[in-house]
Amino acid sequence: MKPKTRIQSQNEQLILDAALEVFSAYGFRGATVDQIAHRCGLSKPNLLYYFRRKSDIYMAVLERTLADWLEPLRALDARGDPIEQLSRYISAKMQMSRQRPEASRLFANEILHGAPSIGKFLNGALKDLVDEKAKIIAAWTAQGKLAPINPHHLIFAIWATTQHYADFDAQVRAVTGNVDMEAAETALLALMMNGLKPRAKAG
Amino acid sequence: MKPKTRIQSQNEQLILDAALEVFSAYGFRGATVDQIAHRCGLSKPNLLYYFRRKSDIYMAVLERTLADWLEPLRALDARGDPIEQLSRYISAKMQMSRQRPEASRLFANEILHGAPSIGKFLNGALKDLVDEKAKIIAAWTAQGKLAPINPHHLIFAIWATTQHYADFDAQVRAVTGNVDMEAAETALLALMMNGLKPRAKAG
DNA sequence: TCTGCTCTTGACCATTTGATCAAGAATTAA
DNA sequence: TTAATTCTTGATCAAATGGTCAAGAGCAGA
Repeated sequence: MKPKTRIQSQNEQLILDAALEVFSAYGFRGATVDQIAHRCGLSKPNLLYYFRRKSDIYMAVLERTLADWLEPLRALDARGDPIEQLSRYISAKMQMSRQRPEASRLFANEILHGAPSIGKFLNGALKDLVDEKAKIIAAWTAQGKLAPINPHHLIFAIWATTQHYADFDAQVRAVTGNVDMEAAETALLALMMNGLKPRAKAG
Repeated sequence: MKPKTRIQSQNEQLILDAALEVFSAYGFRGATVDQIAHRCGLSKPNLLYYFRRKSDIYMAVLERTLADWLEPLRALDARGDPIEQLSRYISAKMQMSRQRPEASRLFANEILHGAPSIGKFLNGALKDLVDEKAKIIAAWTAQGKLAPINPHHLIFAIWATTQHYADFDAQVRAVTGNVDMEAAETALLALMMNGLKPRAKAG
């Protein structure tokens, strides 16, 4: 495999940045190659010189974003304090929603339509990671450090609530006016952490 | 306005049912008129005899579903017990996710792409309803019946967690195998209700 | 049964859009 | 400078798709 030329890597970056914007805004079918080309200042044939098919661009964008996506969960540490670890995780996910809402919407759209392109990833790397972290959470609960809760569903709840602010931004904005992400994070942390602290048991 | 004939109302029902399936699965751009027509056993021109434009079908499906969508929140009753009322609401939303996942996905897709067709509804009827119910929740908190939490963000958290099971079904399924919605509801209720019960304060 | 209205469809059209290609411009290495 | 390689694009194609239309089939009320 030949090494990439300067122009190659530069243009591929341009294309993937533009593609993330366009695909996350309109979905795979809704996005057009022309839109992406226009957004990054290349002609359509030129864009197709770097990625031969529309779906190649899409896959490349997805792949470039997947690693970042797993990172926060990966950081969940069995040796840390449960409440602090989970707080960190929620904060990290909220930061993602703030700083990379398009990435969140890209995945949301893909999964919403049945994950035709990343089904393998969900069944593989993602499932493995989630199972691993679920065990940690279960252990914490067993040690009485967390209120009893199904770990998988706790993880889903964290995904759902944090990504909501990116994925459903239009709705959040319509209902609350300008969104105060600080307040959102505070409310979420309070709800979850209050909900996860073990309560004193009778006996 | 002429009353609808038997055939008219019958076919409109067929069309809207099929359209919900197709639009929720592929989004507005991704869905084709042919697909919808084929799904309900009508020819494309015949379908367009009842709804002149693709967007007319889309709007009709959205509108037919909006009322149902608001119903559970509308039922939140200021006179009831806060914990019980919120539990009911969460259960009702979970039931929606179970029984009408396509409806959830239809809205999810619409909002994900910036709510181009229901922006008015979000800013109007939805915002009004949410503001009204937020006041009720705030009052409950003021009375010490609920842990303090920003009511709007609590409502978002409930939407996010419950609709997650419909909207991101592909992911949930990939990560957990066959989804146990009972377990999901139990976990959610435990987390939220534990999180919302007021804790004893110092002083 | 007859008449007017509703319903249905095959054929067709115009546009959009993913993709190709040949030819020329720019870049790189020698 | 030169030759090979990489990059760029106008023109073009084929398929998909939203939408139209005229003509005929079916239906309901008189």
